Amino acid sequence: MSHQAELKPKQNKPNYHHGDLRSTLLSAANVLLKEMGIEGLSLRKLADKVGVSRTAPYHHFKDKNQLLCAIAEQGFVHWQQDAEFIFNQTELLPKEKYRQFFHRYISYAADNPELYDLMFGRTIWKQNSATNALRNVAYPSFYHQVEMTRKWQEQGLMSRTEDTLRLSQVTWGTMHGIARLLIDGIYADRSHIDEMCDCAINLFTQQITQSAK
Amino acid sequence: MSHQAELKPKQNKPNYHHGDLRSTLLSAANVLLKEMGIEGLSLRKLADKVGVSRTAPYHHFKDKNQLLCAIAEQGFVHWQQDAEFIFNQTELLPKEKYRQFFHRYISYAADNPELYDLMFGRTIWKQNSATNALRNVAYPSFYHQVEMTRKWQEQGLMSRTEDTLRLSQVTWGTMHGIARLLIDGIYADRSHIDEMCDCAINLFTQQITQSAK
DNA sequence: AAATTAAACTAGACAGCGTCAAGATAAAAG
DNA sequence: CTTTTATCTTGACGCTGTCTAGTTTAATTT
Repeated sequence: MSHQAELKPKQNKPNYHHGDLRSTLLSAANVLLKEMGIEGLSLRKLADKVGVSRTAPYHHFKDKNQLLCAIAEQGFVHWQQDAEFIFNQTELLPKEKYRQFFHRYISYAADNPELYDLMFGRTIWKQNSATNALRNVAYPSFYHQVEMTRKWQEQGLMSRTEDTLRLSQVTWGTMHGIARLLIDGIYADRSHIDEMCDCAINLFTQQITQSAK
Repeated sequence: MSHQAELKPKQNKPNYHHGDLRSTLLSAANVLLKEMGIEGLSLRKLADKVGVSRTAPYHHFKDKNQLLCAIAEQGFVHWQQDAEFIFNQTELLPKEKYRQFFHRYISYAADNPELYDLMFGRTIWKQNSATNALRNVAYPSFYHQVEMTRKWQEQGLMSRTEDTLRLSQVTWGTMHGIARLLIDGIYADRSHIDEMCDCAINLFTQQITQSAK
């Protein structure tokens, strides 16, 4: 056995110990999720695609739920980056900023329907199965929406008479509802999404009497 | 064999031919759906609960999808009845009518989360697997919402400047979004649902200058 | 440097799922 | 009474998540 050591040198992909399996699984899972959806994404197909045994993923994710949470986690990070980019544009008027935010939210969902389903769907949240790591990125994302709503009220963009939390829940609910009707195949026609968004924005915003910075 | 015919008379539940299996399956499926959700509802458990073999249901529903469509169908009929009862109340002001409609919609979803998920979720609509019977009750329900929106605009309850179809999509989207956030476990606290609904209603309706009939 | 521990990976097995094929039973139609 | 048709059953297949036990390699300790 010992003299054959040179016959099994390091290949590009070392045979037994993968060395980078966790991240390899994660990126492959993202592809599989996009192609097959949450139900279609199976650990066995995933292992097969990566080239390891069926149970190998279990050494990096306790079960399917933990894998899904890890994927959702990445989704929140990416979305957070998108949102911050919009909010950090200094030259835009408040209303135009809100407009971009609203449209970007719907686009993110439409472009990544299965990922959005994972981030904001019942699979994770209904069973209360979110990992701490996921909660740590998701909850701040929820609160951020409330803070932004408060700011929009102060800027006179939105009604000051409505309770901030309720207003935030309703405006988010609207975006979420439109997104879901889209990705769940009920609003099959995508050619009027932009008009729908602008209609909602009109209803939620008011004329700014004296515009803030 | 022939002389033993009297030993196997009609029991309360005739042994081989059930006689009323389809409707028995449907009502048992409704219970199972409520208890276990769409994924948890399996044809095998259903057959077991009713007391027939695993494949017996396949003689009444081509596959699981057809069973789900039949359940959703009943859900639409019931919801339609609820909605019509509200609209037929003659003594109510338009705004109060709309208020009741909005609250009732959310209540229906909250009271029947799994059924709502079936009626308006991706399981059926995303895969375009709705039966004709289901479409025949679902589509009129969708269009009814548009017609009501047009009426509310004419009554001055809602903005006349917005396109009716877009306005209808946005207001329905909002109800749907709030409902989904609720039943999917993201809005865990149900004590403020009514306030959220009233907030949305405030945003969508305007003061009626001269109230219609 | 050798021995031990720990981490990573594999093979086998189990129960549950939807569903197809073939056969049994009973009611309805001729 | 015979034949057809609707209904129900048993058996099987491939898929799923996941548990247990064992193998291989790397890391750590001695």
